Amino acid sequence: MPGPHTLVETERRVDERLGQLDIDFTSMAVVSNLFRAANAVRNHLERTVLAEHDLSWTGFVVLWVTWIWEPIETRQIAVEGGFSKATLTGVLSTLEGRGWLAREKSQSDGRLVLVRMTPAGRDLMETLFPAFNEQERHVASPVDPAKRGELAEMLRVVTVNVEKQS
Amino acid sequence: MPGPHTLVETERRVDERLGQLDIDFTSMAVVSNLFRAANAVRNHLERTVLAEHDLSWTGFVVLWVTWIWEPIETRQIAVEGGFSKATLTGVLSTLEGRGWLAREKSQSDGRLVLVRMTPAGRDLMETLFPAFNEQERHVASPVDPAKRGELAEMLRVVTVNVEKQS
DNA sequence: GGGATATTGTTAGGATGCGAACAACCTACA
DNA sequence: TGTAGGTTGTTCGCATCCTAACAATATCCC
Repeated sequence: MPGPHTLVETERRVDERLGQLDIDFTSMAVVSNLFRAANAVRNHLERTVLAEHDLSWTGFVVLWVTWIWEPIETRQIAVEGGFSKATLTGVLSTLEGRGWLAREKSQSDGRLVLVRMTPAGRDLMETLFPAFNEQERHVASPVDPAKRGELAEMLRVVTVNVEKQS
Repeated sequence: MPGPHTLVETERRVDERLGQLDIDFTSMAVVSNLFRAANAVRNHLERTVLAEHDLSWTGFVVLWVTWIWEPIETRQIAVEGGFSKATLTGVLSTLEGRGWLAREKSQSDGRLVLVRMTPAGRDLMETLFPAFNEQERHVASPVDPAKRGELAEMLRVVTVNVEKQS
């Protein structure tokens, strides 16, 4: 872990405690830095663009997915956004209450609920998403432009691999 | 966002909605994949190694930091682990209740609390951490071994850059 | 047709994490 | 010395997100 201590010092201390066992410090750094980055980026985005509109990270994702793919079934929003359907129910109600999107029962399957943006929701996204993307640009900015695609791809294969067996 | 749809199709739809504005899709993919990866990895680690010991991710981090740096001040644990001191108070009480570590008032500064591992805590970490690291290895495994250090470094600079101005 | 099984969105309950307020303690400075 | 202001850990209230249970609906298969 980075933090106030150096990686070298951390490795030395792990070795002191585990002696013979061989530890993969590079993988350890990947996992640890992955979490630090995700938390830091989430906090940053929530405090910059999202807080102005009183939106949580999840709320924004729901808006974004709906904006791009409307009309969309709620179960698809959950998959696309990566959260549970129970979480989605609450967030959807909040966003619907604010007049940014609307639920609608499916004609062909009575169990399904379709979601559409309202005009107010589209207005919001037309200013919010460019501002959000500007912050995404800022987040990725310290990485060599030629390596950013590679970074995204490495994160993708990590996700796919980990989700494979569960 | 990857999900069921292709990146190309997503880009086309964003363009449909924003026309002239130029969006940085690579940065968008970096941020989006960062969150998907962090969530997937966290779930994986919690379900494999951590669930057996009824440990949350945060609980494990606290144990790990303490194990490596004991005796350590609680404020340092919070910084090192990347969570708030309020969160730490509760987690520390849980771990102390299970007999894995112990609080101790600082002699030199009455406000500070020092934390040490108990022998039972050390026993736990001597088996838990190698198992955890094996899963970290699995997480990083789909990335070219020669590129893993680069991945960790990119995540680190992203974190540092984003935390800089807050 | 019609009952067993599966799927969907919602609800209820619990776990987790944060910011704000607070009491105890330390430090600086007049 | 003593008082104002900063720091630390804890408590409290709140938001978020998950799993499990449930009712409504659809599908399968005899």
